[in-house]
Amino acid sequence: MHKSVTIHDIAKAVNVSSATVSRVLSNSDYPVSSELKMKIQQAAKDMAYVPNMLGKQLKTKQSRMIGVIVPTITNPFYSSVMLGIEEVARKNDFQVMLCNTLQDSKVENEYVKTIFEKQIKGLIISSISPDQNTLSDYIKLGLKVIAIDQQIDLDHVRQVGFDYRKGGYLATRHLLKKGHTKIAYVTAPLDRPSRKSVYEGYMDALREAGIERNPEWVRVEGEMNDYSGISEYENGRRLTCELLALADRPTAIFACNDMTAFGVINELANQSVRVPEEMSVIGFDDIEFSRMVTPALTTVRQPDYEMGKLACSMLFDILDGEKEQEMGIMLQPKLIERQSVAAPPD
Amino acid sequence: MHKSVTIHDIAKAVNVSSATVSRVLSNSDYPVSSELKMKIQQAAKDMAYVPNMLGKQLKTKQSRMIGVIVPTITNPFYSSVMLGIEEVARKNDFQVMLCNTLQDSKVENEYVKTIFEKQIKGLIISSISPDQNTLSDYIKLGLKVIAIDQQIDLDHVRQVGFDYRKGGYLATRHLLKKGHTKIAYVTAPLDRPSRKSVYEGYMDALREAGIERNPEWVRVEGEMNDYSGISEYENGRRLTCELLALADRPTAIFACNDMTAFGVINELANQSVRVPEEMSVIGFDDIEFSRMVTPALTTVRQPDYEMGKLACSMLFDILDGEKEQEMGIMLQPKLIERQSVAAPPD
DNA sequence: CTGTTAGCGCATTCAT
DNA sequence: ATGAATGCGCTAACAG
Repeated sequence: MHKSVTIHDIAKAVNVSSATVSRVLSNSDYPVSSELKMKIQQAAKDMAYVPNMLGKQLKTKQSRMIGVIVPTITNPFYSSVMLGIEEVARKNDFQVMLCNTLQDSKVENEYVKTIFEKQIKGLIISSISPDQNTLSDYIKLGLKVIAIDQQIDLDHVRQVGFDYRKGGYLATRHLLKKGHTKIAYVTAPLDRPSRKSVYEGYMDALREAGIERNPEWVRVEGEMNDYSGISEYENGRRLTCELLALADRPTAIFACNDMTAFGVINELANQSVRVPEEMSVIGFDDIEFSRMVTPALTTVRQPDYEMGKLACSMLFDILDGEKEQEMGIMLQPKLIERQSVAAPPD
Repeated sequence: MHKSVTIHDIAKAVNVSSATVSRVLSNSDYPVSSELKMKIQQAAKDMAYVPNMLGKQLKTKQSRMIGVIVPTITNPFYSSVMLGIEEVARKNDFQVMLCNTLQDSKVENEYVKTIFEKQIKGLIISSISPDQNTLSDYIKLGLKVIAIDQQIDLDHVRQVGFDYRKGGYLATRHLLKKGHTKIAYVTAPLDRPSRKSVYEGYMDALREAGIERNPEWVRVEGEMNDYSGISEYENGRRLTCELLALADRPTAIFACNDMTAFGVINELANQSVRVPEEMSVIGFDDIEFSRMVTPALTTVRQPDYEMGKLACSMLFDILDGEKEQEMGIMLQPKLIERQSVAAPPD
């Protein structure tokens, strides 16, 4: 075990009090003669002094750290959000503790607890837990939380959300404008508010166009035990298979997210259905890969990176005791037109 | 500000000493009468006691946290590694601080410093810094580090690496076996050891087959200011463009990583060159998306998730003072055959 | 300007 | 089995 050098060691070496050393080494604006200041800084360097932040933080009650809880960092949407969060955190000299819940609400609650015990006062979370009691308890004790992506109905929780419903509407609208009337919707289970909203947006657009929904064209996966990219993809394939088996096929497929859309496209290729000539496909999210696939995916952009930056900025605002301004921000969807959508075949 | 309740508050409430409270609430194996134990636990619950880990950690000198430094979490390779790391960390009741360097060695060094000051004693790092002095300094002071992906030539640094050279060999070998002799190599700048190794593997296979390298078929990007997925992709497109402009075209293209391969495939599609009928493409990494693109990408698997788990396990071994066993582990490449490679056209 | 003192919350040694 | 006392490393009154 290395015994680390403390401000007292330095104080002894330079023959001053540890208070003076602290003032110098913590860049306090407290006045210290420049002579002593130099001597102390030199000694610190010579003795390879490393400040112990635990001591400082215990004293000042600031952990200079925020927590981020997401389902899986492996999901490109969350990794972009994370990048945004970390960037503004770093600019504020804060670090980030990353927690993956893997869709397990027990893990989620464990992490909330650990975070608060570590004296972390700020949390950004995309929660999948149906029960928010744990979170609520810690909020009462002073935890500040920003909910991203998935809404949390709790007092004092600010939201950085996304207008999923409008996004669903926009995507469907786009297909409609291209001349499609037979539009399928392919989705993972509607077990999260966000997913329901996208579906509602789809319905909104259909209704507005006076088109009756064909229940056969709405394919909802029954259950998914994990939401890894690969199972979203498989899901898209399977449901597309069902769609293609129908007597009356749609001419366009709207997938609930990009990863599912990749599965759709792959199954279409398997069955030699050309995209977009014979079948149009539109996704949702605009993850980085959407423009890398062939044909490049037309999709609805969800500003992931910006969402992370915004969420983190909001968090610092409330940590700094900024007056409670807007309780939530709703980011707007944007249609990204690429190559996977065309007019329907005659 | 919330004033938090401490073991002293509880001690007062139950009329015992804070030492006893500490023994109970920290699950010490120190004997305490079950009567007192119950009373104390009840009081802790009633008073909504939250242990302050800073106090505990300052005392015990254990931060129960590890640091992870990667270029960008947005790169699917690193996010998978991260998931693996976090999983074994969590099983050991450790948390993870995530740091993105964005290819900036200043940021990297800053983070190493911050990590050690926070009394974090374990670090897993994929370093892009040419200068390892900072790291070396902290290692002398007791920091334990595992290098992943990118090698670090420093004493006491254990490596969890990947046999890039063999991977490059395997990929080229596969193309050769399919009958290709005109094999191009498309790569980002060879500024990292890992990239150089893949290239060497390519050369190994060519040499073994008695094929002379055609310099025109080795396309190296001059410089990239960022290594985001999108610029890797663009890079692949641009270099493919150059390749297709050649009088003597290759029949197969080996890309230095999957994201670059996506760019290759896209440019081929743009120019109506069919994959794999007219041109075979092979990637490197086997990120999750490789099987989602159309045609699914044949590639060399780099076991990212396992690498994360392994690195973290090794880290805990040395943190636990396990005797210094193997200094490094070299994970083996594996060829993943999918749809983007076929025999060359006649 | 500099030093003395106290205490952040906790675990732990040493008494009892 | 319990309590008193000490100190982890640091900052921040307060005093001089």
